[in-house]
Amino acid sequence: MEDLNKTLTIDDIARELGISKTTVSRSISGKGRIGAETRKRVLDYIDAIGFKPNPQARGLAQSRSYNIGWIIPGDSELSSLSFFQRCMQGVIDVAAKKDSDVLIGAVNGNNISGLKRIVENQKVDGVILGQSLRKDPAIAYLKEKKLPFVVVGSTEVKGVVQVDNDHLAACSELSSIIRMKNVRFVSLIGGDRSKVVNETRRKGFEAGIGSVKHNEYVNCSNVADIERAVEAALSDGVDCIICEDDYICFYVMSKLRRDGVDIPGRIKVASFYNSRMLEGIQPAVTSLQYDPMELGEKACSILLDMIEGNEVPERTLLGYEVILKASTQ
Amino acid sequence: MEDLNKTLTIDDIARELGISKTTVSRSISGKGRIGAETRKRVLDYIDAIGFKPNPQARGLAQSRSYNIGWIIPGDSELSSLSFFQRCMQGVIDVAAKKDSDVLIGAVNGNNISGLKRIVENQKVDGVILGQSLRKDPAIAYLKEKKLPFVVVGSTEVKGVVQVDNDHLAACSELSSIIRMKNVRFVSLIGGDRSKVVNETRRKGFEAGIGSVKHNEYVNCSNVADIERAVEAALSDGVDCIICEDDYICFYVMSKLRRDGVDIPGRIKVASFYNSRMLEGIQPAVTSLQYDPMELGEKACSILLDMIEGNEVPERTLLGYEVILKASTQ
DNA sequence: TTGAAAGCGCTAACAA
DNA sequence: TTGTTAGCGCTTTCAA
Repeated sequence: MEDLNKTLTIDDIARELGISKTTVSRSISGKGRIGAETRKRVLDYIDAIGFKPNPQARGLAQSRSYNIGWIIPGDSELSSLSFFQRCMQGVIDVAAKKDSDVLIGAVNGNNISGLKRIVENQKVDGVILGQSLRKDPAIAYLKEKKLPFVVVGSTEVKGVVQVDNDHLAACSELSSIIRMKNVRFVSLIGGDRSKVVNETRRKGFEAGIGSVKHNEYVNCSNVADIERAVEAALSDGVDCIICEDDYICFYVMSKLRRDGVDIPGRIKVASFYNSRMLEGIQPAVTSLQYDPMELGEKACSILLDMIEGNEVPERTLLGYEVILKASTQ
Repeated sequence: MEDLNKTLTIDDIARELGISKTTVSRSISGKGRIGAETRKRVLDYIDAIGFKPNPQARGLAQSRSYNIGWIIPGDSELSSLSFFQRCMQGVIDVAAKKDSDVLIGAVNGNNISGLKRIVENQKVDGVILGQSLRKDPAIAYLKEKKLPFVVVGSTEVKGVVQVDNDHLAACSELSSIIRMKNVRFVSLIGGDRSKVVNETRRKGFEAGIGSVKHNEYVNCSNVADIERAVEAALSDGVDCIICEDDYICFYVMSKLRRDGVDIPGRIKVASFYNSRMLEGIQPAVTSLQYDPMELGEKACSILLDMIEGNEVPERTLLGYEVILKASTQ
């Protein structure tokens, strides 16, 4: 009679099947030469009894943790949360498929102790940065540590593996579509300049809007800033407002509606980013649409490739969709 | 000359210091008898060279992972995200303090494969459920697995360790404060009944509102539902609306404002939950305020206690604040 | 108070 | 194709 409380090991499996534990190990990992028949026998048995190899032991032997770190700002705004949530889901899904799990680390501005912790304690084989700042201490730290990592979003730092949507092309395309609509004067209302993506969007705007008269209200970091920008734009006499993201657009729309401004009659509105935050808003807003989950999946699969020692592209750009709605009709 | 690329081990430390690795191990863990002086010497040295013990090796020897699982719904609504975010921050902070890290698992309704993965692969020593449903398969699963776990929120299942705010007392208190304001007819607008907390809030409402005429519009799951409920309440002739959460309140407020309903003149409004979603809304909304981060901290510290084998209280209730603002003046 | 030695459960040369 | 054996880096009896 076996002790049923004892956790099983590959030794037990080996004994039970009358083979060596190496063979069991090889059957599970699929590495090394092994007879197809033997392997099937082992796998079937393992499956039947629900055996799962101990990850600590495997990790110790291979010096790998089979964990990756997912690093996000602990103080991120409401508006970024659903992006991170979807993106993380993509990361988790791909990681699981490749037998890894996701350890979470929170950074707060320049305080990257949450990242350092999991890296220095050797809890992860690599790291995904959910966000990148203009001068990102996390990137500097990871480069120095020589740990595999990929950043979601773009960075100006050379030699950093990154996955992003093609914001420049997207914003430029949307802006030029707006331009075609015979607008006279356009305001861009934008957020925090320390985020790389915001600058990219601004550049896309400039590229796409071309010779049309325009101005920019950036660095809006709260509702009051946004509403002030809207008022300024109104008194400038613009006939179109383009918002750098969904959060801004949300407040621009409610401000305009509250002031009884006709959209799109008096003012057209478009957003460089779309999320569930904008759903249900009337009139529906023209916007750029991305797939954050795909971003997470791609980032994770690239990271796992790096961990395996494979070559990966330094920059991967994913697509976008332009969604034309009533707000720019 | 040492090989500088080699990762250090306690053996190296021991050799360097002319002691045994057992002593080094004991110095680090603080377990077992050890001379204070020796210990200080070891600790100082370790600190100086920045040595961190290998967690896999320690885990293997102790059969612990020093990871805990943080489980959240992958499909959670926008409105819950900031709660989870803050709560998770509390979990991470406390875990780090006790030398553990946080592995993330996503569940989707009844699909708890994300939870099963990390549990069955022995990647965590315990689990925190960020949310509990009325009939929660995650709870059933964890009970059966006999893994330590705590749920944030309340559950009717017996013998489950839980940490929650005292919603019943809070909602009852706020409702009775409203009652004192001589309202004639109050509507409760509520959300998903499958969430335990919503039912608790409703009960608190009933307890506090007492003999004042009232009715309830529950199960609102989107903006349209909420707006319909507001219209119904208006045509019922209520002079007060109490919202079950911030998300609902947000849309109630915008609907009322859009319809030109005077708040609090014609209708008073209060919310059973407050978050950054409500900030900036005019007039400011009377609400209940909780501290999600404290919830996470408490949940984590209780879980770690359980993992250590200590006794813990089955139910822990944390406080709340009633914030009176202009919307009920 | 300290040390020697035997694991923890797996992987990976190297042999067979 | 399979098995033997020596680790991976730490903890924990047991002895000194």
